[in-house]
Formats: sequence, C-alpha cells, structure tokens
Amino acid sequence: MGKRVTIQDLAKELDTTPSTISRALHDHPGISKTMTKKVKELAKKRNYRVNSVASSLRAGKSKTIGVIVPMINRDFFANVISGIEDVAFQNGFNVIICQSDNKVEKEIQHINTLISSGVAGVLVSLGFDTTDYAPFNKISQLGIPLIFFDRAPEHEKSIKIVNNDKAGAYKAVKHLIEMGYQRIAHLCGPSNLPLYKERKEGYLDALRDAGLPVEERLIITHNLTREAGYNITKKLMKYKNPPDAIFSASDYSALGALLYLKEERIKVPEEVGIVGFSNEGFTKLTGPELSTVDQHGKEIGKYSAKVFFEEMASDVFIPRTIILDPKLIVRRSSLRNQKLSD
Amino acid sequence: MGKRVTIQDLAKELDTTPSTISRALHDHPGISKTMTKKVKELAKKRNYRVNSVASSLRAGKSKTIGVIVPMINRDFFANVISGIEDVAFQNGFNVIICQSDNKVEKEIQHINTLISSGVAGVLVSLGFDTTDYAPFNKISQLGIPLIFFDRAPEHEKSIKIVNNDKAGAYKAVKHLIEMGYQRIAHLCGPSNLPLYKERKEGYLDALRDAGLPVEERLIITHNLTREAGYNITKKLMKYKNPPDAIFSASDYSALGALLYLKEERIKVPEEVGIVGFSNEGFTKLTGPELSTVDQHGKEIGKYSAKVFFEEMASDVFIPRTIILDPKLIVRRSSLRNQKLSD
DNA sequence: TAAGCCAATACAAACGTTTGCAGGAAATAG
DNA sequence: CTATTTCCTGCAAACGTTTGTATTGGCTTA
Repeated sequence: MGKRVTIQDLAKELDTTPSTISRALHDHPGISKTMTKKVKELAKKRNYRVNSVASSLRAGKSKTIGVIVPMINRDFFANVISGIEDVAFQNGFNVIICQSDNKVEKEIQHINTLISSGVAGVLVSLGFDTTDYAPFNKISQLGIPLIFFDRAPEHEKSIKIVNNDKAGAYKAVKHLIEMGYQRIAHLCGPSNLPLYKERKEGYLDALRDAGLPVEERLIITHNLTREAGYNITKKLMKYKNPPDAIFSASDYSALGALLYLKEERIKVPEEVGIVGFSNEGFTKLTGPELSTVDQHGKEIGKYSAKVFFEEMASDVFIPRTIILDPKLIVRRSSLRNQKLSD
Repeated sequence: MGKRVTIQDLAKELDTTPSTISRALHDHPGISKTMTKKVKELAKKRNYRVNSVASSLRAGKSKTIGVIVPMINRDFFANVISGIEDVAFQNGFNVIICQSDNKVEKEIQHINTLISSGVAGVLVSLGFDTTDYAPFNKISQLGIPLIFFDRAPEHEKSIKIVNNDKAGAYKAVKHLIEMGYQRIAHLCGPSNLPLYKERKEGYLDALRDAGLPVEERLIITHNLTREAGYNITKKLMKYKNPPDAIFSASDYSALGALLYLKEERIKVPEEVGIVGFSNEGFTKLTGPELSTVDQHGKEIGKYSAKVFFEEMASDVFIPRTIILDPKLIVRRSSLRNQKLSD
C-alpha cells in the first residue's frame, strides 16, 4: 500500500519547491533546461502522477465530461457513448456515464452529482417524460457547456445535435408507398419529445404528398418496446381493414410487430411491410431483415463530443441545432416487389 | 453565469463558520437542532451543492468507480456497465468508463488517468493481448480495490468475477453431441485469456467424455469477429470431412458461420448445428435463432459493483474468485431432432 | 564599481471541504 | 457563589496543485 508520490516529495528530493516542480512538468519557459530535465527524470523514476483532484480544485473544473442517457444497454446509446469516449480520450478527458431510466428524478439527481463533481461539460439525451428543463438550465447557468443529442428539448435555447427525424420518417414512408403499400400504420412515441413528433410529421407528410388518406386509428402512441409492438400489431391486424404496412418509430416495436406477424403466418413483406427506426444491431439479423432508418450513433457521439470541446474553447454561447441526415436502409421487410432469395 | 455557492457563503450569511455549516449538513451530533435546521434551509434556498472535488481532495479519494472494458458497444459490456451504474447510483457513486479497444497502451493510459482522478475503485475486463498485469498492480498497491470481471488474469492474486466458462462450454458441446452431431468444430479465442482457454477445455472434455475423437484441424483460433467466423467456416466446409457442428466461443463468429452456411444453402440445424457464446441480443433474432450460452451481463455488473463496495468497507484483502454458472440457451440452430415450424 | 537587468527559483495564497482541538457559555453540582 | 461538566461553536490546518509576485545571484553596462 504505497503512499502516493506528490509534487512536494519531488521538491524535497531535489531540494527545491513545489512551484518549480509544477512548472517544470508543464514546460514552463521560466525554468532552466537542466532543471526541467532533472525534474522530469525524477518524476518518471518515482512514478509520479498528478493528483487531478487537486488540480481540478485549483482550476475550478475537472477534465471530465458527464453523459446522461436513458439507458446504456441500447445499441444506439452504447454507440453514442463509445463515440464520446473516443473523442474524450483523445483530448485527455474522462467520461462519467449516468443512466436516467427515463425517470425525471434520476435525471435531476445525476445533474446534481455531475455539477458537484465539477464536470467540464454535460451531454444529455432526455428521458421520455422530461418536459421541465429547469434542472438543466442550472448547468448552463454555471457556465458549463450543455449539449443535447438525439432527444433534445424543443424550444429551449440550447445546443442540439439531432437527426432529421422528419426527413428520415418521410423517406421510410415514401419508400413503403413506392413499394405499393396503401394503409400504413404508424407506431409513434410520446409526442412531448420532438423527435417522435417529427417522425410522425414525416409520416403524415409522406402520406399527404402521395394523396393517401390519414387514418387516426392507424396511428398509435406507445412506449417503444417489443412487447408493445407485439400487442399493438395484434390489435391492428384485427381491424376490419387492417394495415398493409407498419412504420414504427422504434426498431424494438417493429421487431415486436414482426414477431407477431410471423407467429400468425402473415407474410412479411408480401402481406405486410415493416420499417423500423434506429438501425439497432439486430435489425440486419431478423428473418426477414428489418428495413430501418440509420442514426449512426457513434458519429453522433463523436460529433457531440467535438462540439463540446469547441464550446469549451469559445466563450460566446451560440444556441444552435445541428441536424444530421439519417439514412434509410432498405432490407427485406419492406421489399414487396422484388423477390430476394431466402 | 452564476457563481457557485460555497459553504463559506452560507457561513457568512448565517454569521457563523464553514466548519459549523459542514457539520450541520452532515448531521453532526455536536450541532444544535436549531442551527442544523437553519443551515439546511439556507442551503436549499441558495441551492447549495457540495463541491465534491474539494471533499475528494480532503478525503484522499472520490466517490467514483472506474471501469475499463475493451469496448462499450457490445451487448455484454453495455449490460455489465448498466449493472455497475445501477449499483453505483444507489450508493451515491459515479462511474467513469474507459474503453481499451483491446489495446494494452490504452489500458495503461486509462489506469493512469483513473488513479490520477482518485477513483475509489477500478473494475476491469481485460483486453485480448494483456499478459502483463504490472500496470494493474499499481492500482492495488495504492490501496484501491481492483476487481476483474469476465476477462481476468489467470494466476494473479486478485478478485475476479467470472463465468464458469468451462462448464458453459461443456454444456454446449454436450448438447450438440446429444443432438447427434459427431464432428464438432470449435472456433476459439486467444488462449492467453483464461476464459477462452476454459471454453476450449470444456469443449475438449465434452468430446472426451462422449468418446469422440479430438481433431486439431477442427479447432481454430480466431479474433471472434463475424468476418472471421464467416471465413473460417468457409474454410472448414471445404474440408474433405467437414464438421457437422460448430461451437464458437463468440456469438459474433457464430453469426458469421451462420451467414456463410445460409449463403451456401447448407441447412442449419439439419446439416450443421451451431452454438455460440454470450447470448448477445441478436441471437434470438436470427433465422434460425442461435443457441448460445448466457453470461447475464447485467448481473455480473451488479455483482462486481457490490463486491467493490464490500471491498471498500473491509480493510483486509482476500483474493478470491467468484464463479457464476452460465446457462445454456437452446434455440433452433442446434435442434437437429425436433422440427420447429418456421 | 555601482546601477540596472535578466534569468532562475522561492514564497505564499488560493481552490472548498473536513475535522481535531480549543474555547466560551450555560447548566448542573457542591 | 464557585467549580465542574456539558453543549455548542470557532479556529486553524490539511489535502496537492497552480500561479502572481517577490527574491536571489550573476551578469552587463556606463
């Protein structure tokens, strides 16, 4: 259980002072070459490591980024975090992760501990039910860069990095229409979150542009789980005029839909087409593979981290929204016309 | 850009001293009820939050756990991290995540920054190539609890939480044999990592116990990727006496195998059976679904975190290995006898 | 040779919290 | 009314680093 080596130990050993050691280690020009060299050698020899808690206290902030996501064990978020960590590492920063479980109280608690621990910045993807952004304002009020990704507040003046959900949804539904589907259902998420609202709008626009009627009974709000997808599809397929395609705001519920249809021997894509959203890892592995909309999570993570570093460097705050264009990925579940071999 | 409110601000406002404030906030018995109440009210009113950087410096360590994994965006690790975060949160701790990309240098660098940032403990799953554990010893030498999970060093005196890989592999191969497969190939991982070594041993034991011959040409070491699985299977199937089953140490390469076989119209499980390892999320979604061995990642994460807190509480270090029993999950890819409907 | 200057290093304060110890007032005992 | 105890609060140091300012010694210059 060796004691940690401090700058003071080095100073004593070289018969000098902590300030000289500190400056030498930072290549301060006011320190002679010889001294700098001596210090660095001793530091290596004694295996000295800065106590960054101390420097953080001195500096008023630490080299740490806080990340708050609903849950870590989701392909998309795991990718985002991975991307964030990559960029943070390159810049010598650490990443603290917090999962909110979509619970507002947890978000608030995480915000508090992150502020407490002096993070240099916070990257957030909001939970389902978050409608009050005041807790987040505290972060910005303290001058800590705050960046939203994916699930961002709608009207707030803030920095957001989001997918163009509307465009993504539009592409998906347009594609279904082109494949000849006529009664396209939409499993949508809670509309207090802009991204779900936008996906719905993209869906509606695509229908309208194609001159197709909008049927309210085919638009169902749900919690984006596989189970919900399964149950809703069961309900939908019992309508007198059941849908012939499903566009879901989530791959998970799209998967639920697929599983129900397979169970009922309703052929996908021949009888019912499906397009999901997010390009979760499993979508290219289902039978048939799920068409979906790719959000390139890792890129969003990297991008968000980069924006954070930009923000930290500059001292003027400019609210802005960066919109990345998602990509429609067409797989078997929506390819009605072509016959792909099994 | 409001200034942070400190304990001193509160002291000034109540015309008392920082020490009293600190004690009051911690419900120190030596402080009167009335004072304690006054302090807490003011603290809430002024929105006071401890500066945990300062307390960490004072205490010599922070309420933070460091986690090092090869990569975050893998189902298993994402689950482990999620489990760790859950338990950490309950105990008021934060989690710093670091990905090593299976690179030794990155591991070392992460170790250094974690020590620098004064983490209270470190949880690690080793990278492929890590054979020198000296950098990790530094952690324990500083009295910081160090816990390995999943990929742990073999002989070191340390705390490890691992799956019983041998038993898992044994179950998997035994199952294949019971299904009537005779020439079972094994795609194994680098054997410097005990868990892959053990999986291989389980495989060998199962063969021997069943009186089946061990064929070296059917045992292939690879890097556990889908691509490798694909290519190796291609090679294997071109043998004069190709295998009739594949047991892979990784779901990813099992998937690669499956994809190759599908491409070649070789029927799974009728002609070739497959069992993977890890129960990655996608395995229940392939066509046919992949049999696999479940490692319950979230549980391992929770367990590891709990062990860390135990370790922090106690002051005697007892090296020990906690072995969790993995579970064979039989799905279609290895069910040769029964006919399941599609 | 003294004044001035530069380079190199030392001094000291600060970041915010925690905590052992000291001290003062009130309360109880004698 | 004094002595002792009890209860509460204040004082001051410490954690390790960083940085503005002071200080030292050696050197140049007039």
